[in-house]
Amino acid sequence: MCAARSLPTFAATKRPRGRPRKTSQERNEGNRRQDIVKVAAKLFRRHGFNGTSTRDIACAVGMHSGSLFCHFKSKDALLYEVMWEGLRNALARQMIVLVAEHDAATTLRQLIRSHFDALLGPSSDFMHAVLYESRSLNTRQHNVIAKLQSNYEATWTPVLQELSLAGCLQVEVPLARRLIFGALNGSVRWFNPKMGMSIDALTDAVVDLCLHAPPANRA
Amino acid sequence: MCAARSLPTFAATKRPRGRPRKTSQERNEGNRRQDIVKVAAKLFRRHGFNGTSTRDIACAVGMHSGSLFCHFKSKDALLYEVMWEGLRNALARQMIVLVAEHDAATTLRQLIRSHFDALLGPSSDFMHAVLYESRSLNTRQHNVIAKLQSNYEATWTPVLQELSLAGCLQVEVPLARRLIFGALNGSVRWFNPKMGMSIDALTDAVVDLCLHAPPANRA
DNA sequence: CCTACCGATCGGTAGG
DNA sequence: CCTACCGATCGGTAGG
Repeated sequence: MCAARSLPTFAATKRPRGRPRKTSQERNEGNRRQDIVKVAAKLFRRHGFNGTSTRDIACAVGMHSGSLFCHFKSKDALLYEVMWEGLRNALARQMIVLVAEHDAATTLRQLIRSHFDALLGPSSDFMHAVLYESRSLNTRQHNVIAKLQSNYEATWTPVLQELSLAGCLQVEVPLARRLIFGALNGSVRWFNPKMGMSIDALTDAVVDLCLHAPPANRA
Repeated sequence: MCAARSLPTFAATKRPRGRPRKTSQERNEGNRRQDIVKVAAKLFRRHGFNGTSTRDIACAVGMHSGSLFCHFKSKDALLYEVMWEGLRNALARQMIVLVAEHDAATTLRQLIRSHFDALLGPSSDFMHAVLYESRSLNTRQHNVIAKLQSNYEATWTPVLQELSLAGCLQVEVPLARRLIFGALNGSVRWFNPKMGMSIDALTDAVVDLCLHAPPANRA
């Protein structure tokens, strides 16, 4: 899959001052690890974890095949790191929403928006792994990831509960939560920024689709 | 993954009359092919297409590794057949709903119910492949499957359109359709018959979540 | 981080 | 449908 390396390997020298010219081939920094994780996430998304070889990943960051294992002790340790990065990002965004302490309807809207940001923004490839590759983790890794994800989703429950009591949600909360997450998560499979649809418009759509006007607001 | 074959291979003899004793090891019928497709669907679901070897499949139906290729010319031809079987089933169910010609709300309800039946019933493993393994098809196979799936989903549009005009759907139809399919398709990942939830209750939930009462019905 | 290599397993085939 | 096998590729390692 990876046929040619575009650049020969230079010994790492002190970089010249002005004009960093940050190409993906440079290797003088400790963020090399992050490069690998990011590239791996992209390849895992395109070809699946089992459809991506460690050689593919190494090649895409300009290394030779065995060198990956200087940074990660195994292929699934790399997957674990990809998923952890995705969840860390999503959890961080969620936390920002929660500390604001708005009313339930506003909070839900912002949780949805925040989730779309995680799914469709720069961390999209990482979230794709979170959604579709947990099968390839070993038991210990899987437990950690599952717990994080479970906590992430559990946060929505009291918010939905409040809306349910207000009469804005017509379905029992645990089921509504699953259905809503299904609708949201499905967007990684069809959303394309080039569609010209904003994440704000998407968020509005979900709110309009799922949330009913409270009885008091009727005629 | 497959360590032992439980039974030796018997030459195919005429089966005795009474008591068919239809074990999966018997090989006197032309439905052997269907056995393979069904077993492959199950394994593809559990381990993914790339995580399942042709040896795993052969072993699970009691064959030796090379013998699979007497029935399928390649591994992805087998995947194609799995997916085709899933879509054929779903399209057949959908057709039954459409010929009944009910009002839009009833039709949508039955389309949802029919889709859940395809996703969560006996063809569940096949539909899982349809949803998650199309990446592993070659271009020609992919085109056929994508077209079938596209037709299947397009059928929902006029029904949703009618409900939108009646004021029961608060989101533009193409987007609503994607979100609803997301909510529905997500169920393959969490639904378990042992939860004690019926497909009817699930269907009701989706309708209650997404469909609003028409303005005429309000107080 | 590279070179050179390991044993295991992969999809698939020839010949019966 | 089995036996026996092919070349290719896999994740990972030793030694520098």
